[in-house]
Amino acid sequence: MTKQKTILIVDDHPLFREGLKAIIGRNPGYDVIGEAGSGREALGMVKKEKPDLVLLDISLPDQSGIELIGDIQHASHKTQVMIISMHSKIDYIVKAFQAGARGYIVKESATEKLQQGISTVLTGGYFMDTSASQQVVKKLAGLSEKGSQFTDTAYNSLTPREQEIMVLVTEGLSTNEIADRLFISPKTVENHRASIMHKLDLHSTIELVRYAAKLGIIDIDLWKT
Amino acid sequence: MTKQKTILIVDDHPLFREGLKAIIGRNPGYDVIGEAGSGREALGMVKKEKPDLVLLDISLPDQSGIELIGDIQHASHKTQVMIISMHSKIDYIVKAFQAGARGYIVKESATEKLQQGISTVLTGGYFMDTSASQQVVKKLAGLSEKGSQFTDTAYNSLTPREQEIMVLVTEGLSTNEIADRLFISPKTVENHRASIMHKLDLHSTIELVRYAAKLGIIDIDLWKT
DNA sequence: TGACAAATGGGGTTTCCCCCCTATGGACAA
DNA sequence: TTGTCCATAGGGGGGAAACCCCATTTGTCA
Repeated sequence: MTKQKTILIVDDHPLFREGLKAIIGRNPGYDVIGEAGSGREALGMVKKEKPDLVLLDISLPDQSGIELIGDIQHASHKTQVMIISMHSKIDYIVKAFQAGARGYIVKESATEKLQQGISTVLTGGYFMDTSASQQVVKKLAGLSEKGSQFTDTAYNSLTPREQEIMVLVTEGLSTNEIADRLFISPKTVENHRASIMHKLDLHSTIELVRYAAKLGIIDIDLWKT
Repeated sequence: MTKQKTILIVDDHPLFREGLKAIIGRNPGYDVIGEAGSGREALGMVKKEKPDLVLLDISLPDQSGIELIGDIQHASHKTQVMIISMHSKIDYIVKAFQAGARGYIVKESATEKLQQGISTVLTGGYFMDTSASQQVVKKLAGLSEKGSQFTDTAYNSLTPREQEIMVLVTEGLSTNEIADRLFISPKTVENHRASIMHKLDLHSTIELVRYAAKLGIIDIDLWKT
């Protein structure tokens, strides 16, 4: 027989904890081994019980649930954390996942979503409920909305060849390297470069790189490796 | 009576288009007003028909569906785009949303998911199916793993003054501008600069900017405004 | 055909970046 | 007191980048 998965509930509202416990209790595979109403209390229980999963509210009386995530994982490496929050604000969501949470669910969610989320996280996956994913997608989409306004102005006045060379420049290639790669004279590259600078009203390589990053022409996240 | 929503299907596999059409046809609120098998064909139909929604495959024979998104929205502002892809790779997903897509769904998804996605996008929302959101969350979770390793690097071997100057350099200031701002000789700035380069084993301004971005010394998101 | 844009190539000049080197005064520690 | 680190400042050289000018070819479009 497979061992039951142990779950710890952390929320400062006793009634809400009861509700969660009732829902989770319907599934025989899960065992709620404890409850906590504060961060300190929660951390103590994690150290003692080392549960498989912690259902964690963001707003606790003594500290933020976000900060608690790191402490929990430090105290018990195998423990996964799913945030249960009233807020579906993008900042909370992103911070929660960055802090190490594996799931994010808002309190208004349907009970099936909760079951689904718990199951997903306990089997090693990531989970986000509908409301949260809406926010995240909006965020992803919005990242370039600001940039695309610019894209429609100066950058589009560049010729295809100029755009091509601009990408190579911002990737860190020197004039000679670009010339070699494109089988053209370094002088030609220089001329394109000058034309780019003039059209975009830029005056140094750094400004060019920043401009490119701003427009998303180069993917900065690729640098973070 | 509410007007039917018009939908254009773009995919290079006729059989798959038929399947989509059949599924969509079950909903009387939707009207598939055309199909296209290539990017150019699709763009022409968008210009003529100005559909409410385009279901767009990423891999087309003549160009990438990602690129096509911008062209479509340029040709018809009211048209929304939902990507239907074989790939659930994070890069595609992020790029699709950044390019202006409002939905992302993988071809393996259940038909209800497709219906749900179409409805969500047509009513002004964003949609991501389960497989896609898994990838996105993983991405979000991973972002800070790399960001948090800023402490014990070569950067800390820089003196306070060098760090100060490095920030100004990566902000796009020239040697002379930095000298003016700090009331020191340009030559001194140049020396600090050289010392920075040497300690970090970098050899050009572009590398310096990338290094700074990687460590989070400069906040790239601020550029995107 | 004639006008124009784009891509190609070049000459020349100036500024800035990158890399050596030395040197002085101050702070701080062994 | 004697190092050592740091910030300051400079000399000089090599090279790339930035900013001028120019011409030629190849398209496209009116």
